[in-house]
Amino acid sequence: MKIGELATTTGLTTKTIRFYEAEGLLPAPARTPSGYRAYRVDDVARLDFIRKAKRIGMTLREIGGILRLHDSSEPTCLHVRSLLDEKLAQADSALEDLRQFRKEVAEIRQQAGALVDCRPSGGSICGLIEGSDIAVSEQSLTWIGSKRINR
Amino acid sequence: MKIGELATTTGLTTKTIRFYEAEGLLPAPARTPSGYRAYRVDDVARLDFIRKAKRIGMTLREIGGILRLHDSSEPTCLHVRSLLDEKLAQADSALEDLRQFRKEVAEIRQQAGALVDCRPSGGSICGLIEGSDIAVSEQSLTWIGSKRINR
DNA sequence: CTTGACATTCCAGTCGACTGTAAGGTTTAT
DNA sequence: ATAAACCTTACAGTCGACTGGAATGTCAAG
Repeated sequence: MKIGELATTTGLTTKTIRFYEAEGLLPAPARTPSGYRAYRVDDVARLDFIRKAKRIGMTLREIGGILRLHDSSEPTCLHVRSLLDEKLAQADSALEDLRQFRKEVAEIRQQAGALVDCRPSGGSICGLIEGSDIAVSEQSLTWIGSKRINR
Repeated sequence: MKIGELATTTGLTTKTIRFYEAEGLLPAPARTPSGYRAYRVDDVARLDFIRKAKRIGMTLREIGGILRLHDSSEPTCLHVRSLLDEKLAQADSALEDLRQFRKEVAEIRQQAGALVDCRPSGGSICGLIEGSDIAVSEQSLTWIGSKRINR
């Protein structure tokens, strides 16, 4: 099986497959005499695994960790379970952050009311924003478009 | 006021301030004879505004939009309000995604039960993951550590 | 024999908001 | 006089998961 066929059967692109190989997620396959990658059937399963794992929030680094365990014939289950627990904890804390964020933005939005010009309300640029005092975790801003808050 | 002083009063770094200038968020200040940036008092307010706006989830691009309106003496309130509404909508959809994600991961975690080796349960690498069939939006994965799902 | 669909490598670019580093010039204090 | 603390520019690097493109090679069909 050449890379294009593997790509269509797994729903990935050839680019992505080569990238996974370079990242050590997929073992370097045998080559045809002309240098084309020649994949075996297991490779489909491996890529499907990677896809599924990504869908439940695993990073490529984490997936690599699981695969390395698997490749050395060690049971992965314990490790996978602790990763799942981590994901759950992350989801919980992000939900908390996000709820808080939503609440605080809603408050500011409410204050906005029907104001046409917010400069009168005290700020030099926008009183609404300048008067706000919310401290939201970096988490909840990451996905909402902004990347970092830092200082 | 030189850049270092502005940095300490606003809680930013000199790097960040120069970066904001380069991005067009902060007007290029006057210079001392030796070439140092010489800031005025308004610049503190402007940077405070930027900080506050970032805290409510505005991107630098959006903040730039507000500032450009302000700089041409147009009222920003309508614009700010629609941005706030956008943030609320984004927060709502992300909350929805995240709840769904949490639910589905929790389900898989439950199936994991006390399994020591998940290969027996059918998969070639990890039956738990390979047996999973969850399709979660890209949103909820972005912050949880992973960056993209795509295909 | 040529066209077109595949394959190869390698390197750069994407997004967002910075941060790090190098290599210098200036100001203030001792 | 010299050191410390500040300032300058310019450019590269960060994170994560790819994607785009150039330049070139290979294979099957008509």
